[in-house]
Amino acid sequence: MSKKRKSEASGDVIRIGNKTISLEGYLTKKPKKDVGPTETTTKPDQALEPSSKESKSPDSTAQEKKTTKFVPSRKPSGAAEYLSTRQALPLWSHQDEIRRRLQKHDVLVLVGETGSGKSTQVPQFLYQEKWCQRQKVKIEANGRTEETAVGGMIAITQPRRVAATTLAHRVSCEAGTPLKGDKGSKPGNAQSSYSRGLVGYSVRFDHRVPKGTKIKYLTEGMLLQELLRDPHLRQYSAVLVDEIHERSTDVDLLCGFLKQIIAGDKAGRGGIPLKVVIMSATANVESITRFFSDVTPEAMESAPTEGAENSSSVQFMQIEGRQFPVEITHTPKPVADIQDSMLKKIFKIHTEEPLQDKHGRCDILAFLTGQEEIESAQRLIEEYAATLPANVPKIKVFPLFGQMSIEAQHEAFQPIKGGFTRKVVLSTNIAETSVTVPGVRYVIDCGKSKVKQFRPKISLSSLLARPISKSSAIQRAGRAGREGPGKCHRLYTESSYLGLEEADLPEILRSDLLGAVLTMKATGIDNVLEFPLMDPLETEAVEKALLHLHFLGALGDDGTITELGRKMVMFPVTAPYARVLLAAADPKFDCLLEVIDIISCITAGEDIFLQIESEEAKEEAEVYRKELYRREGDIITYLTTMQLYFAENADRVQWCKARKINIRNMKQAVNIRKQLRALCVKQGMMEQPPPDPQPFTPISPDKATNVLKCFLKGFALKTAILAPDSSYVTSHGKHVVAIHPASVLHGQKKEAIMFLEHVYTQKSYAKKVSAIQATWIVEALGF
DNA sequence: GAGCACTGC
Repeated sequence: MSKKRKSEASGDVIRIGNKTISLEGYLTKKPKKDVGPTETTTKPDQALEPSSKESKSPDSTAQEKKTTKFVPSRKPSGAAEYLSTRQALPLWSHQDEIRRRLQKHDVLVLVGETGSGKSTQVPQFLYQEKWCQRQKVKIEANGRTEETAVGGMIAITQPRRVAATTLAHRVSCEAGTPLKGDKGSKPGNAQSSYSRGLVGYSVRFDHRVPKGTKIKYLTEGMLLQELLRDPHLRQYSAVLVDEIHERSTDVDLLCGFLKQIIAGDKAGRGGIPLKVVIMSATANVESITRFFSDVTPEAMESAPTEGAENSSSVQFMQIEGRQFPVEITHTPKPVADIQDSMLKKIFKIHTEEPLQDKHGRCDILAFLTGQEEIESAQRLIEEYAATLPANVPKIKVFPLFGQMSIEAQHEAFQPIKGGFTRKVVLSTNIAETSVTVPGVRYVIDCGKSKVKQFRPKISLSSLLARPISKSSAIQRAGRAGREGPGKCHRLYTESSYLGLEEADLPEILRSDLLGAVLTMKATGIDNVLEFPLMDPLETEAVEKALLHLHFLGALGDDGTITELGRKMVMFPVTAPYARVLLAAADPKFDCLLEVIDIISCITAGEDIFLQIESEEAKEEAEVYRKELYRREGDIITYLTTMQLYFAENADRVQWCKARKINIRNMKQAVNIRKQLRALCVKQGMMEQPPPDPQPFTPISPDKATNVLKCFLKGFALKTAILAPDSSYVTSHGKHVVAIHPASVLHGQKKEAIMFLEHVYTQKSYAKKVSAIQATWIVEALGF
């Protein structure tokens, strides 16, 4: 049986098992917050009008291009042909003001509604500014004076890779130096350094930074990685944080680091300030403005009242978007059956509203909570559509959710074939931010979405449908007004709407802080709770992350990062997986190649095995899948899948299709595998691996045991023992878990299990499950 | 017997 590893907090000390960690110095002080006045030129609190020109979206001229591949013009003098389009953007007339404000001030908060052009235009307005020139400076470092260059580039961050790359392609054309060639075909290649250009981008597996790049689009995570190497961001004169309203964990961390640079003494930048432009599509930016206004006490003292003239005061501007009015209706009474109400609304629109008008198609976009609701609604709509008389337009239903294949998703974006048919897209939240469905003029909003929330107390995530925020409701409605005047039907009352939270809970307050805390520790932040964040962290969540990192060996008893922890941050995987990689390199286990295959596969996205709808398709795929499934569990099944995939020489796409394997995720896994292999070679953890394809040889039972024991080094707390009543009881916390139906071990009884994920949906589920022996848990816990 | 959405030296 496992040792008792109950954690308890007593005063400034926390104990796990036989270990004691002092919390002194990093859990005792309260985070600073809300200091001093905020000087803004306009009050940001006048919310968007509830009815018409609201909404957001990844904006600007590149908007429509984000879902389809943008093909840049090959004409070198292409800039002129874009000029009239650029001049028509609402932002164009504000360019002098934007420049003027940033000449005097370091921080600008810019609210630009959908279609204002902020993502594409702001960097182009700024890159020729005097303060944006690269400068030679003298910097004191380690007692010596060094000469370095500071500034010269503008970074502009995006939450998603597609947005960063498509925007870069678009802006490179507008700037007259188009990025050429296929993107992403050769990750990390050096072709870019031979070409010249003003615009580049950097996302994982795909970097294009031509010589002379002044404007660089990157994902938030990418800039965060650059920050770890260069804490002063010396390459950059400015950082433009786009889509901040989405409040990803990465953007919250990024803003903390940016604030430290702004508020610091700038010695690391040779005294040259870093300009920061925060761009949001929603107007409730008060807390963000306050966050950046609240600089160091010294700066506050030096400019107590006339803040508007001080470079540290935060400027605010709001730009109108290009959005058609959207008429919003609510239900008079709360609806008992959302699905029934939604179907009736769809049929009512379909029979009463035009199929087409002078602005174009009039399709319907309905927001539902998940795949199950979408598929059942699809069935019912199709049944109804079959009964429509010939003089009424037909209905074609398109589901849209993240786990669908790219091609299937793409169908929802295509104009419909056959003129007498209306498109009805049934979507999850994916259509709220990540993709744009063209042709939509009617939106139906169920008022809910599924949200993942981490409960630190029991290390359990829940994934349940919750009411959306006002901000989300406004975004959804705005989807109806992209191409012409639209209508949004909310399946809830106006008073329910008014009772909604203003904004969603930021991700950083909903998730496991393991990665965030390790990042902070790696940059030398001792007191995690003192790190500046727009929303302060929950002490309990921080404690849990610290304990977990300590358990993994990433933090020492004094709370500082260990040698092992420094190695762990270098891997682009979460801390437990990094721990597993390091264990696998240990000669005692010697299974690094196998573990890399598995981790690549798991971290490539949701499951690589697609859900299969029909019974016959399922039977067909199962014939092929049978050779992949292993009795050891999901981990060894993933390994076998990767090995057989790489042994496949003929047609890998066909190979995936036959097994209903998500090709997109598989390609991502291939990239991650390559990246992890290169990192491990670089770190001296292994020799250069043999080239692909290698013939398939099934893993030996001994090696499989070693692989599982390595995973236990990262996941010993995620184990459960079979109880006499045939339920599984977690060894840490004594909760009952059920093996998820997607696991190859579903319905089986094993002495003990290890699971990589623990999620509460219908009930408490263990996912990515492997069969282990109870004695291995003790073995893994004995350091 | 079940699957919100993203991202990374």
